[in-house]
Amino acid sequence: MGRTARIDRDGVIAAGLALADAGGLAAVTMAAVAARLGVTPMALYRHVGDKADLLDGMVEHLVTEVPPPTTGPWFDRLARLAGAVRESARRHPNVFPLLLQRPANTPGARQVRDGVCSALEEGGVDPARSAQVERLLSTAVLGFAASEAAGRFSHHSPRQLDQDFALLLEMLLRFVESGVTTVDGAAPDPRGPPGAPLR
Amino acid sequence: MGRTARIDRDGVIAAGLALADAGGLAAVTMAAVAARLGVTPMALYRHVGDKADLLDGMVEHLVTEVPPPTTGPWFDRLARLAGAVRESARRHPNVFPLLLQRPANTPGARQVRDGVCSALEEGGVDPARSAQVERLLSTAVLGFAASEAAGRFSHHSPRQLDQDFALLLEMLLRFVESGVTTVDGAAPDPRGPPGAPLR
DNA sequence: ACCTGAACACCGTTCAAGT
DNA sequence: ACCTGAACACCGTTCAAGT
Repeated sequence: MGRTARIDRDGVIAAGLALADAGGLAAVTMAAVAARLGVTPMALYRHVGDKADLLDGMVEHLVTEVPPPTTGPWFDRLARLAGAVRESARRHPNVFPLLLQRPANTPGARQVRDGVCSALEEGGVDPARSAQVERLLSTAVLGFAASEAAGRFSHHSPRQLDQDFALLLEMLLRFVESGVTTVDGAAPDPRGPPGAPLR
Repeated sequence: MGRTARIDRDGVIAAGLALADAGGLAAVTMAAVAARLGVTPMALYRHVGDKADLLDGMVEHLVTEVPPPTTGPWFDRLARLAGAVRESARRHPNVFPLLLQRPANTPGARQVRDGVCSALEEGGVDPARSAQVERLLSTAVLGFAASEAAGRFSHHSPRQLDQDFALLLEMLLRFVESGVTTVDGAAPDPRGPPGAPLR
């Protein structure tokens, strides 16, 4: 008879995210999510499959929250993207670490990856190797953001972590510009960045 | 009256590790750990505090399983340590990702960190900045190993991941040798590694 | 000192039932 | 089509009791 649904998948995921942000992953209970939506726990199963599916949806939400920049110089785009990733980790410190534990071939992840790859190729990276470089760079950035969010560096000052992040970006820039991954003999400007220094 | 204990903390942690390796973190149940030791669940609480403490112990076990090398050229030591970290991740793929989610100031973590720092200083890194460089390098290596262990790159071949890891090490080496973090004017051999190329 | 048995509040998930 | 109520097997943890 087409009763109008009172909740939908996005709402369930948003409720789970809000609970995780406020009280950690342990607070994400089918019962708690349902209560937040004013519904019984079993009502969730029509929209979410099971709890693992709910967590997957929450992680994917994080990924799609970080759209890759499309304007500006190639490394500027990468630096802004990395910064946005870091901010997402700060917004959702309890969920973010799950990002490193799931296959990196979801739709949202692919979109980010493509943005990184085209920036890298603009920076002179051999298109045949840009995917490999992308894995390296994104793993380093995700690893840092996850560590920071989860409190692995909680005994360091925010200012120190900002410096660490800047140094990380500098390492990545130098690596790309070193020409290790460019096509033979086509390494553009293998010494030093063309723009202003990072720090 | 000093009854001789039938189990101890190390045994509980080892049992938890074995269960996690075989069936994932979800298989690490107080009941399952106890059953594996031939004891009731409540017997564990004398040795382990609670379940979070058990997981902490399991993670710390992983760290102490990777002793930093003390012989050989500085970068060779770092490369072997990174390889050992990667192997630890492969041995305990379900527990390893937790390593990035816990404060990096446990005894075992400190020992590894000190080994990395002295290698870096031998490589010319300013002692005042070696701790910062260590955070960057270890985060990149842990992030890669955790990603690989958790299956984030499961759609890539083992051979591809070996190449990724080699490229990661090359990036780290180039960064240290670039002289960004050496004391002013004391950058030793800022161009190219002294030994054979990595790949 | 070390382990057990019984009990508690909670968890994810199922199934059949309601509208 | 969407939600509910009752039920099930399991979870971590407590407390008092046993030896």
